[in-house]
Amino acid sequence: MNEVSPRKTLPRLDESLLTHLPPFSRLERRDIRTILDQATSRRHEEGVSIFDEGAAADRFFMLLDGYVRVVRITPTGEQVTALHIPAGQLLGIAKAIGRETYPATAMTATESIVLSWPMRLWDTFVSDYDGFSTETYKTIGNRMGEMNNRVVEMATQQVEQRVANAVLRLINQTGRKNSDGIEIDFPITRQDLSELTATTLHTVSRLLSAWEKRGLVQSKRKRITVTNPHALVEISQG
Amino acid sequence: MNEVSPRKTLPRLDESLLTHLPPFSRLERRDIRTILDQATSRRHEEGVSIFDEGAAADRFFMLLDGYVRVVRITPTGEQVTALHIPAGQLLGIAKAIGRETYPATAMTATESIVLSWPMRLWDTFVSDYDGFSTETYKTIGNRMGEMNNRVVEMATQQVEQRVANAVLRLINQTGRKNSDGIEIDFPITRQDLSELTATTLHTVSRLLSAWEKRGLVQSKRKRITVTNPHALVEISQG
DNA sequence: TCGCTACTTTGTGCTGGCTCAAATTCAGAT
DNA sequence: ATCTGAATTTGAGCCAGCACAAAGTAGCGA
Repeated sequence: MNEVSPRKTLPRLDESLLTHLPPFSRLERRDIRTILDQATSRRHEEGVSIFDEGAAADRFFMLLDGYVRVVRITPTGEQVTALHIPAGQLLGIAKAIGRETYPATAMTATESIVLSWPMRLWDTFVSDYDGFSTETYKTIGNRMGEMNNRVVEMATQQVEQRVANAVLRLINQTGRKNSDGIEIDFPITRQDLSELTATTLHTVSRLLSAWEKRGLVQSKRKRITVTNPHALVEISQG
Repeated sequence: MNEVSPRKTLPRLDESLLTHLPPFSRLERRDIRTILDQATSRRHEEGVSIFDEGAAADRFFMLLDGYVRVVRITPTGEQVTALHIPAGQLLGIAKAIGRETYPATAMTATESIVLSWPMRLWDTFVSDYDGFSTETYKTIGNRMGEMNNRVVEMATQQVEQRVANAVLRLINQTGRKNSDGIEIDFPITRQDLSELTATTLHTVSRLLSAWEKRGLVQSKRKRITVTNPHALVEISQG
């Protein structure tokens, strides 16, 4: 699919990679050039970790292509997925929230292309580049809001509503139109969905089967297409 | 208890109110004076809201004394408590995360004294006062971490563990030593605890009764004292 | 002192979603 | 074509914690 090799700085990344992304959109071509020249580009295949919870936060990242799942792992080995991050967003921005270590693990949900910079450049980015800091904090605000919503959901909703909400959120954030409806744009298993909604893969499987019978979704292995979003919204609200 | 009247700017707030608080600790006396002169001081009695979810974020706050509960209310009227904030912390800092409205409601858990400033001063504080922004973002980082932990807890732990965790967190953040052990420093009902742990007041009541029989806690109405924190830690880990 | 209200305790029955178990299907590798 | 491991489906039984119900108790105001 792609011959870019891991751990290699690509020769002359093109400015257009960053110009349309919010944290950089207010910058001059010249600044973007400087930023790119300081960046390391790397391709990660599906299902590997970009950084690990608790590790020293020595780099920060921009996801150029692909999807990343932010997960936490409990002492007993269970995984809980906190967020999904689509291409175009920063991640691993521990410094922005005053941390020296990464608060969670970032795993690729698909093959992904990631730029990264040493964390010592963080303060430079914040002070030198107009709009960088503002946009970064908006991102953080959105992620806080999302986590907040999940707490409320888990505290008040039934499993079926939570799973419906999770699927809706995923098609909002990463949905891709196809002939039958809107598809979640990366491979996602029943297990993944259960880690996102605090339930078991068995229950998720039963729910998806039931929804498929009622014509709300279609699903193949690792793929989910929502054919009737409206009905799913109704389920998500009880 | 206190004759300070609501809605009134106190004459000459003393600098010592702020000097030891992290966001202001690196500042000169002169800066603190300026900051205080711009502040409005207000006393709120127990159980009232300081600001409401969704309202325009026109002021930000410093809790000088008391405790505040940050709650969200679902469409069906259930409350979910997201955080408890002890004296000495900023709150309502929507601007810091790029929001124009407050993301949740802040209710006083005790009588409280709060300073506030118009949000238009936010950018001034960030740019003019050394350490203000850093400390603010640490606070945000801590709150994110706490919310994250709650998501993981709710996803993986049994009710008894969650309630134990919540009680432990409360005594860590707001605990006060007394003759029998460590007491949660503000009035908290079974209902409040259930909103914090996504369960019912009935279940919380049963758990506390059981723990009291085993000598781990003592509780009167609205008051909880932990007499054996270690045993509670063991419960919280399953 | 009395009464009202808010808070707390305790009992009983029920059920949503979990655990345990096993069969089936699919995709990629050889 | 066949094999293998991962993903999915489906069944059956069970139980933690909820809903419902009712009684008890502490604090506060008049």
